[in-house]
Amino acid sequence: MSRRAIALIDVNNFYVSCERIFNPHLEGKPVVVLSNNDGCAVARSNEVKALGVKMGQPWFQLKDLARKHNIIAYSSNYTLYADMSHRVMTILNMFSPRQEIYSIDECFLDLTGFSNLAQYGQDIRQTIKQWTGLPVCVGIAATKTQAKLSNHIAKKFPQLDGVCDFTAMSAFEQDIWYKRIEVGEIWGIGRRLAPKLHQYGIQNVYDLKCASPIIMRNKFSVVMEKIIRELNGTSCIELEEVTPKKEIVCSRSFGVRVTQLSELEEAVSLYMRRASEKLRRQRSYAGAVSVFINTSRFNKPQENYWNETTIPLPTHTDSTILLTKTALWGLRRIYRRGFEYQKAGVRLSGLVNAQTRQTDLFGLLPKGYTSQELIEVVDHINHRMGTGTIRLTSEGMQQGWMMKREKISQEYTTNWDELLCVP
DNA sequence: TCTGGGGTCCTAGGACCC
DNA sequence: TCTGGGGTCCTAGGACCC
Repeated sequence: MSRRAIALIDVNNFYVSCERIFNPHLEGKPVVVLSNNDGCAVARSNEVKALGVKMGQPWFQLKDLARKHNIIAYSSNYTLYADMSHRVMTILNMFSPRQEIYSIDECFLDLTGFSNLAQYGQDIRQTIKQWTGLPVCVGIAATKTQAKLSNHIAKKFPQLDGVCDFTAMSAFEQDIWYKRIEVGEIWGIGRRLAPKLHQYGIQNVYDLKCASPIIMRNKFSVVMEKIIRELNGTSCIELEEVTPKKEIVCSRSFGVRVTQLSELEEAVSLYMRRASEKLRRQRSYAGAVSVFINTSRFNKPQENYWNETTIPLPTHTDSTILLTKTALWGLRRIYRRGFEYQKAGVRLSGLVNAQTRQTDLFGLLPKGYTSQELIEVVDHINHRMGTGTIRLTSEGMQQGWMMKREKISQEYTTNWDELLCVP
């Protein structure tokens, strides 16, 4: 049996690269994409990284730097990014029978049994570049943790031409790389664990690879043990091809501070419609509804209020009407007058599929709220005519609390009215 | 003035059961 | 003065990821 080979493919600076495809003059210039509400930098071009801008840095702190270096900022255009992601994943699916889509811009492919892997990695890169215009890097190794690491190396060391293949290296050669990389770069080692590892004298990847998995499991957790074993080439994290979500969250910060219950009700209604659309798309039913509201965590302590409530449902459901009614009931329970709310959200949990779902044996749910025909018709119309064409009036009409997106680009690939025009 | 959103996994501790 | 033990389930909180 041939040794396992896992590839991790990841789009470089994904959101920025999407914007550059349709705006080639952005090439070579410092570009950032901002989070919702134009709050923080969530994607940075290499030029911006070179200026020292950190991931998640608030945009208002960057205004001076941006003026000085002509940094170009965009609001997040998730419609565009989701469509480009779908194209990339569809292409990557052609390169292996087993694919795990790990995030909007990353996927694992099982290349076990394939030969000439470094060249195969180059083929992947060139195909994605030619068919979508997006630049990707490829890391190949025996385990997922190693593949993440080799992808990181492919990105950081240009002489590798975007592909790093650990499977073609001796253990000695791998260790040379491991000694050059900070332990905090490892998948699963974050900002809390890295300093703790430093206390044990573990500075780079090689140090952790040589640590005892048993001792480290006792000092940390089973997660740490798996990381160490994976670094040594023993696979502990499986490739997961289809994974329905175990919970679905929809939340947003508001464009302005909100004080009125009626406005929170509108927002919660909208978020619940979004969440229940996602729920039905993965063909699940929710067992519980949570709703949460909070003020800004940067407020003075006495002006701060945070609360969340979870309401179990009498029986699993995917009905927008019932889920929204439940969420609004919960919202009224946790709402307190006199606070300036910055954010609200909903969470669907206890998700089951149609096979494991318990049906409404005692007729606890009002029929009008859960009519399958009604739900299907509404979804169908919204799919054809655009999301929100049919919605509950509780979402409101003004929506003055809606988030800010002042620098958004066009929906180049999903909206006939916003296609790219070439003069 | 302005500070994102959506997920997963693990552990500890409490409630409850026999 | 003595005051079990072991199991499951649930939740909150912490850590991580992109």
